[in-house]
Amino acid sequence: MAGTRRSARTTASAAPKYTETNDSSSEDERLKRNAKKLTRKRARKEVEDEDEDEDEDEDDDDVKDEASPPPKKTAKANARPSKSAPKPDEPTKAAAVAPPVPTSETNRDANGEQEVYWLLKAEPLPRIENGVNVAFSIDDLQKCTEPEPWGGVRNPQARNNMQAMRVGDLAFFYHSNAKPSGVVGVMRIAKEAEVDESAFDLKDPYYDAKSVREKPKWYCVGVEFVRKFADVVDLARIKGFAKKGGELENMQLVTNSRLSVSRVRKEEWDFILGLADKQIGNKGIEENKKEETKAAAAKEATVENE
DNA sequence: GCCAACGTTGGC
DNA sequence: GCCAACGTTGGC
Repeated sequence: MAGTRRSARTTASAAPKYTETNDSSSEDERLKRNAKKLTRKRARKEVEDEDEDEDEDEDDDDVKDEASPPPKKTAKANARPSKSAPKPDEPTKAAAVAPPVPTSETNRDANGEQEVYWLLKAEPLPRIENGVNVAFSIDDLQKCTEPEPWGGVRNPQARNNMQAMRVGDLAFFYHSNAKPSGVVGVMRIAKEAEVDESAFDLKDPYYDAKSVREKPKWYCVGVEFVRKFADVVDLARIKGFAKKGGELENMQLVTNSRLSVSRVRKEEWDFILGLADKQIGNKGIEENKKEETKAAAAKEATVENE
């Protein structure tokens, strides 16, 4: 299926979508905004993203044609996310996806880091954007029979991250605006960045009026389902480990929470997988802890009996 | 529905 | 090139 919208919204700051001059801003609105403004003004916590360097800046020098080798039809910006959607228009074109390339061969990291992981956000709950439901969950992804284009991303940093992805890279699937929001599973990059056709589609929720075919601005990778966690590793838990000194302190999900496509360091990746796997078959860490406590007590009792 | 956060725009 | 205004994301 194609054209499913990702939480492109996270990125929409760059999307001019409705650039229609709303001069409608009334005086009150204005005042209100100004008030808000003052608040905002307070220190911008500078997010020192070491990642930034790697993301080739906006200059789309490379963006040119490089990333658009096969003028793919994947991004048929028309199909809707509809989880219940009948089926891809295309006949089950061998779900076979290019086999993962060993990360050892994807030496694109300047700093020599080879294991690169990602996190991509999408909204599982129905939300109408420009008349279209943009919901897309990990369950939807699981139903896909071919690489799903992660279209709709309209933020340069997020796009750069996608362009840095290589086939075989693993990524967390994150549910945003959900109950609860959090990491819900794992997917794999099955197709490297190609032009995001949805940017040219007038009917698309993430149509970008400024995007010109001759010089595409937006790209998307193709992803495939790997696994779904037994329980969501929810944001609250993640944040619990994101305090000073915490294991997830510097996770981009936390430091730049609005970014829809972010990097995940190996330590962070492993840590979150750890959280997820501890939850399997349980209702969460709390339950897990109870079990552990119980087990410990039982063991102790056994020992005493000896 | 509120509002903190933050990227972009545009005036200067 | 700075910075205030603005619009949007997304948690809560």
